[in-house]
Amino acid sequence: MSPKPTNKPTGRPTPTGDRQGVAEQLRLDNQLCFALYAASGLVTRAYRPLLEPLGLTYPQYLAMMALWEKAPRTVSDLGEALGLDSGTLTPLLKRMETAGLVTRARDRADERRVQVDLTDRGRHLQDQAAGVPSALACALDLPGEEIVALRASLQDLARKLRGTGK
Amino acid sequence: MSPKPTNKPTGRPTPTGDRQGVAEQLRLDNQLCFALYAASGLVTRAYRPLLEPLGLTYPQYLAMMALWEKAPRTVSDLGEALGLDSGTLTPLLKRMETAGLVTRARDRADERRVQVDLTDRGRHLQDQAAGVPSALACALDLPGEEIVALRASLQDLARKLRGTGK
DNA sequence: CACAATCATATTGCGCACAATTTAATTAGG
DNA sequence: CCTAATTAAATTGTGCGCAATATGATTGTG
Repeated sequence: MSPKPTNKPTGRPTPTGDRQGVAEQLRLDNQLCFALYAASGLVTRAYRPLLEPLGLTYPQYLAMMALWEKAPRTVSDLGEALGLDSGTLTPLLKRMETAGLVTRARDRADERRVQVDLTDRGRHLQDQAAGVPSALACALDLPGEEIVALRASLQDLARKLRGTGK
Repeated sequence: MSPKPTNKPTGRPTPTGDRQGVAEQLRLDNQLCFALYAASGLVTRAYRPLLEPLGLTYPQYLAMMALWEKAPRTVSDLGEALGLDSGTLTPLLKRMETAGLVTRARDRADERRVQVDLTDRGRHLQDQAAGVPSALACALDLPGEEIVALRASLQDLARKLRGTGK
């Protein structure tokens, strides 16, 4: 009765002629994508002060985690783990090499590849980063179960999108 | 019991001596932050082909949604809605002005402010964007309830982070 | 073997994103 | 009033992120 459109996705199946419905569907606060974009940016911002003492940016921190899990590994292997291409990784890794955290060397067996490995300093940084996840979990102020559930939902979403995208 | 550390933030209060636990805590797949980062990037990528016909990048699309909701509005008002500062918005809005979607004009009443308004073309674009949210919802391949729940969780997270950050 | 196709990385160019600074306008205090 | 503090945008410099392209190595085929 009231003209208030409540954008429930279970409502009418996309009433394309409905101007009000379209406006409601395009509201920022109704977008999953914007909630994702905003939350991701805020979390990155929350990490910044924690990573500054380590001399890492947030993407560099992710790359270090990938390397702490497995090193040496090639640029493309790293790229697959992080969802990034060489256009992003090459300069990022060069900066980390300059910072003395990693080495980059052509693979003797296949000169097309570049093996990225940790330096002692890079390995050592893991100890200094040990407190970062819990410090952030604290800043999030969410019960552990909710964090686990949210992470699982996001990984589920990512898995579905990776399927269609590639 | 079993030595399997499950990185619940409710576990031991950061067992700093536990090397295995630290390595496990720093695994990429155990990070909420990385799940968020990866999902956000994948969703942005999923939007790209939908927005290309409109001549919009993803952040520009978000800005347009903010303007379809309310225009004219100042740069900082827009920035607050999107979580962006003038350093990001000024060049973005200039590009959208060049594209003929918005106008930017100093506020007569307070010459410090710049009022951003939609052009006819910018308003018209809303009709062409009408199908975008449902097209993406389809690509996500998630039940509507899950989308709503995930969005709510993310907005909750964002609200908590905004509190500490500002 | 030659040579086309493929593959891994690097490079270039553009558009965010943000910290730090600058510029100009408004407001507040004396 | 007149100056100091505050505010709003713009500017500058750095680091992602990605599309498009280039470079060089490897693989596949005749």
